[in-house]
Order: sequence, then C-alpha cells, then structure tokens
Amino acid sequence: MKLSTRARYGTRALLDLVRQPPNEPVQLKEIARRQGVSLHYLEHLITPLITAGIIRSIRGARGGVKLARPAEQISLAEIIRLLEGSLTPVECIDKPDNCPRAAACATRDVWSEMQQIIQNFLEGITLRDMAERQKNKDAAGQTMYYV
Amino acid sequence: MKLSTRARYGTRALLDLVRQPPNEPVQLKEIARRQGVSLHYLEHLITPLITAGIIRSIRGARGGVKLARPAEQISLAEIIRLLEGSLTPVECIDKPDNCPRAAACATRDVWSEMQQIIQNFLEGITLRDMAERQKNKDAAGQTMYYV
DNA sequence: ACTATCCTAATTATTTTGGTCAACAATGGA
DNA sequence: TCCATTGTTGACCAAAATAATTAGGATAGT
Repeated sequence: MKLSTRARYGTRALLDLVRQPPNEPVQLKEIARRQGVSLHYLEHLITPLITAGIIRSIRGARGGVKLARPAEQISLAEIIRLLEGSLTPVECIDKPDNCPRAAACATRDVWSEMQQIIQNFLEGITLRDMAERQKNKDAAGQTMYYV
Repeated sequence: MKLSTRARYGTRALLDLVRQPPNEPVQLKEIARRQGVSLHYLEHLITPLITAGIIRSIRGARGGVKLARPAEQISLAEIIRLLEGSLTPVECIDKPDNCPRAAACATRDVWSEMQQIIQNFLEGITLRDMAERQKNKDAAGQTMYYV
C-alpha cells in the first residue's frame, strides 16, 4: 500500500503551483527547483494532468503551466487517480473478469470497502484545502523563531 | 496505492487456513493448490508470519501450519503490516528524518491522516470476520443454483 | 524412509527514476 | 518581417531498485 512517487511528487507540484501568484504561468523549472525533483521527471508527471485538463500549459517564452480550474474544484482523489491510473488497491475491483474468483472472493470485498474509504477521504480534500493547510503550517513555523 | 501480491496472496492463504478443520496442521501444499499459488512462493510469504508468531509450523510428515492465536485476535492490519513491512503509504511518516521537508510538509500530514483511516479500518477486521464473510458468500452462491 | 517445512540463492518482471534529443510555440528585438 | 531565445512537448531510452517467482538442497519430525 505504498503511494508511488508519481502521486507524491505530482501532488507536491500542484500544491506548489497553486501557491504561486495567480493568473500568470508558473515555470516547471521553478517548481522542480523549489520541490527538489528533476525537471525531466516532473514533465513526465505533469503530462497526464495536462491531458486530463486539470492544468493548462503555455508554451514558449514566458510560458509555464497554470491551473485550468479553481483549486477548490480539484480533489486529491482526482489527482491521484490521474497520476496512478486508478485508486483501487487491487485491480480485480475495476476488472473483475481478470480473476475467476472475483465473484466468490471475500478478500476482494474487503479491499473494495477499503477503496471506498480511501476514496471518500481523498474526495473531500481539495487543492485549496491543501494550500490552506500549508499556509497555516508555514505561519506556525515562523513563530518558532520567536520562541 | 496498490496492495502487493504478498499482501493479497498472504491474506488469502490465511483465510484459507482458518477455514480448514481446526486443531490439525494444514499443509502449505494444499493451501497453495486451493489458492492457485506456487508452493515455493507461498513459503516465502508465510515465513514472516511464522517469525512474528501469527502461525506455527509443524515440520516432518503429517506436518503443516496452524494459527498460533485465535482467529478473532488476528487483524488484517497486523497481517498486512507483516507482509508489506508497514502500513504507511509514504515512508516519511515512519522515518521523518529521511526528508528535510517532513516537518513543514502539508502533503505529509494528509498522507498521515490517510494512513490513520486505513489503519482503523484494517484494525477492525479480524481473520474470524473474514472467514464469516466468506462463509456467507459461499452460502449465497449455493442458493443461486436453486433459483 | 518418507514427508513436509526451512533456507539460500538465482532468475525474471516490473516500477521507479531519471537522461537525451528533436520538434514545436511564443515572444522580443533587430 | 525575421530570427534568436526561451520554454514546453513528446518519443525513445536506460540504469537502478524493488517485487515476483522459481529452484534445490538441508533439516526435522513421524
């Protein structure tokens, strides 16, 4: 039950993006630098998000990427689904035909419930929420210096 | 967020084991046959469970494995933790020192909450519960033939 | 002697984590 | 207008790590 680096880096990249000044494109190079991931890898991660229409890319000089929708309309569930292909912990949930035991398998039912729980959780968290959390954390971190 | 085959096969093996007549050892060979897994692979999966004391093995002729504790005292959380090493979706939760951003990272907080949710769910399901579910499913499957 | 687990190693497959390069698009300046 | 610069896109490739699987002999109990 590990989250792939795709999902982790991708989420961080989006969180970084949403925290930049709005209405102007943010360069992947800058996101990569701030988040400490390779630019090339980040490009790989970003591609499905562009295809899915979560972010838009502006090519050429002064280019970059920006959110295509308001941050409060982008859930973590959607992000991870795009980055990892799906949210299911076992593929027999999406594709029952692959396993002859699917219909009679009690473990499958349990994994299915688990997915539902995870999904509900991730569905309820938007990019905006994440940005808010980060802002609060930053503020809390600041005060540490005055102690 | 995929479950490894270790976790999947291992869980199925334990569920198979708990459904056999109690008080006599069940041979791995039989579990492997019923569950469609290679005996060698199953031995690998089983080893950490023996080490952890969830199941006990009896060597020699008429040997096999049996549960070392009552099935209602073995949770899915424990099983998966043993089979996969941990329950955490990201390693920075268990080892914050590995990542310099750990303290200030909002995504980490979210993954941590997610782990808590998953853990609560898996903690609440025991092998006994699983066996019960399977029994009900089997019964339901049977009735189909009479329709 | 037989049977079944145990142990160690080797092999194969898959995923992760990138790198290289050429093409394409927009901008700004000459 | 034309061209150099900046920057993204996409295809292809590859090393490294991890996971999955297979194999064979050692060991222990009946």
